[in-house]
Amino acid sequence: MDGAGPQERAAVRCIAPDMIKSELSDCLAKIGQSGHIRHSCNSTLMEQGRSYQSSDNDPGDRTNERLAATSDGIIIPSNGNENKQSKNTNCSLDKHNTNGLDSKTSKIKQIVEDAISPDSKQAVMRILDQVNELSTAEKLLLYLKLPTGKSGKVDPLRQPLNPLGSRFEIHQTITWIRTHLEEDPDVSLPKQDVYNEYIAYCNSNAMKPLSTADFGKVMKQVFPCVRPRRLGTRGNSRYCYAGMRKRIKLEVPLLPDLGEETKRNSSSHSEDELVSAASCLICEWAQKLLGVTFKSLRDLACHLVENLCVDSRSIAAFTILSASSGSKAVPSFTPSKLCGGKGLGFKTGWIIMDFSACDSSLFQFNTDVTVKVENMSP
Amino acid sequence: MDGAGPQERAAVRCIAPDMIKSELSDCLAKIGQSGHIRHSCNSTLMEQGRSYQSSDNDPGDRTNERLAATSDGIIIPSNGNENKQSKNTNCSLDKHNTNGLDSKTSKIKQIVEDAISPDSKQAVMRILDQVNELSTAEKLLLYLKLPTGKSGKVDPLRQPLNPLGSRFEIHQTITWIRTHLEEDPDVSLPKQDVYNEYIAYCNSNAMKPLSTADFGKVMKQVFPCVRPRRLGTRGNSRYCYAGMRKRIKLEVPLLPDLGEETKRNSSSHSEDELVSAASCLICEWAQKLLGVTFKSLRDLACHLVENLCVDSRSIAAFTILSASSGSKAVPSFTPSKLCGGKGLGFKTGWIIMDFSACDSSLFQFNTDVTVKVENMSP
DNA sequence: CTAACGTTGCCATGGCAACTCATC
DNA sequence: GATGAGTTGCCATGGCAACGTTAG
Repeated sequence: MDGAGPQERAAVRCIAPDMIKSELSDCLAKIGQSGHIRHSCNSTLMEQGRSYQSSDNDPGDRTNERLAATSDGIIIPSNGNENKQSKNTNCSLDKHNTNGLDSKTSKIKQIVEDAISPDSKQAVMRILDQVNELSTAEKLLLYLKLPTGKSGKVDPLRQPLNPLGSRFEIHQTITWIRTHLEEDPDVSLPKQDVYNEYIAYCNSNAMKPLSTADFGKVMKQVFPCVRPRRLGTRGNSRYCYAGMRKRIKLEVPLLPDLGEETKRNSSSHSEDELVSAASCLICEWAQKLLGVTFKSLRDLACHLVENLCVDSRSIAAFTILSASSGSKAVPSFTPSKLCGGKGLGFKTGWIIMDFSACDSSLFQFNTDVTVKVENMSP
Repeated sequence: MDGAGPQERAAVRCIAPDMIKSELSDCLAKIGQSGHIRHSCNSTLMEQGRSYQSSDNDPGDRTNERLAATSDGIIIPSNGNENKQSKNTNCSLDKHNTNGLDSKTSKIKQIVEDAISPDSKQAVMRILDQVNELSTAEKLLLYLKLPTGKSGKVDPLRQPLNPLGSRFEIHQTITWIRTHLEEDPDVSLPKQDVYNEYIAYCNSNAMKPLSTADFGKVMKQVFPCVRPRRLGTRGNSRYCYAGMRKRIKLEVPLLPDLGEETKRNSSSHSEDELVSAASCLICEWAQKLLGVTFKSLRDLACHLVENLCVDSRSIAAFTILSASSGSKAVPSFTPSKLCGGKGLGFKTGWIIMDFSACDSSLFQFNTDVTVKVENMSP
């Protein structure tokens, strides 16, 4: 456990339930009932792991109060109790759900019980007895230490069916995400900008775009480690994918020469033309923002470095500066090295990649200005 | 466990974490460190129970996929590992959180370990060893059966400090909620209407109202069992407090005679006058909606019962019908008995109490029409 | 049996306030 | 130490789609 990475640490927060989910799907797969109770399984147990996927660190303090509403003792209702519901209780849980959950949980329990040998069951009961004799603190320690996560026996290659279905758009979207984005712990992408990019791509390719909700789900599926964050000054927060950047290294043959003037000959949409258009737009935007005229994207990049709008000590900065009188090959810098950028009011070093000045999915070509520090101060 | 109510069933869904939360706060209180790590405790463990408080039944299917990102083996990282973080990992967990969680969990574990006797620790380790030898299915069964919830030793009267602070408005709001609302498993109140009521009350009492967010938190605190729901026809959903109704039984002396015509003499705002106004408004609204003229609220109630707009077999219906030629005492019916009402486009029997026709907090007096079936079909 | 529809889960965004960290 | 600002948690609401029930 010494080499535990972030994944392992994250697991600490989801003590038993993760184990349960893992074991459950594994177990059910073995039992061959997964089809039968697939939904039950998910709806009953999945949610226990959800909170730490999308929102973290709840500083609330109602812990005790809420617990006062839950039961003491063993959690599994005794047999035969599953489908009854006493309606005149204090606690107004929706009967729909109560009932559903009840029977679902019972189903699961039943399946598990049926699936394991009497010996196993006895082993479990022995442990349970011991657990019940533990003191409060002992139980706490035990629970904190209970193994969790996948148990090693779970085949890591076995993937569940795509929960979003297998519509063609989903597949396309996954592809788009995979080809246009990649993880980078030090950069954040505003969700809206990513989605706008995606929409633009869909439009130009006659694809039916997914809704923001479904796009978000696919994002989460493709990059499960990317967490949502809200960045920006007070009152100007933007929802971001934290730890995510635009994929910048495409095949060399596709990289255009960005140094020359943009030329507009409105014929068909060649790569070059699109790049030129994007370049033009970016320059326009930058001129408006910075009050300086730029002939090319490289000009802009130089300006950014020279004026400390970006970290001037980064590899990229070095590349730009050293290339400013040399070849026009696109520098292969890594935006992640730009973390901790100072100046322009950015104090904590987050670099937010911003697509807003670009109406297409071209940024991956413009490597030298893809990463810019967006001044979000009002 | 045979008498398990909804609470118990709900607990099934939060297997170990609830236990942990409970034990933790208890344990920490004993250890006297709760002040020191109060926040840590909450942020680390509270969230595990959150998902089932506010949203249920996740039908998602990413269980396995997400689990693939978690660790196998024991969940507690070995000592001395707590504050290191390898930044160049694949998984881009935010270092802030990773680090924070890590040290928080470690702190908790440390405190617990320090607090219990070596004997206890041995007992725990013995069980852990046994658990580790269990098979997948056995572990699943064990985890499903692990005791949870408060452990009986937890003093149910010991409440945590109010997480929302102790501002005066909070206190006022709690009082308002307690005096104006009560639980009722069969009725739902639209959140917006409740909040509007609250705002109206604040305005008329020169109180500074809480924001919707804080009001919602207080609601959750006062009625932890009331779940959020979305009711209404497709595309017309309204967020509701499920299992909640307006408190209708106030002291008898306050109950006015609702049978007579409403009289408007715009003097100061006496109870009677306000009631009359409300009564008037309701009749107006009902007339518009139903196309029938009503002389009084009781007329309306009769109409509702006779036209099967509400369950005509309920106690309230009986009360109304039997009283329609008798005394004018306010019937003390219980709206919860009105569940399952049919007609008026309402198919599944939810009764949504609606404040929208009333601009003040008067409904609690108009017991015989407080509950009306709102036709939400477009 | 099919279609329609209510319900719910997840994702999105926004506001407020608390927390934390940095700066003065 | 006080102040200011970024970040985050929780609540709110809205949209979409899947699920399950009900009505036809």
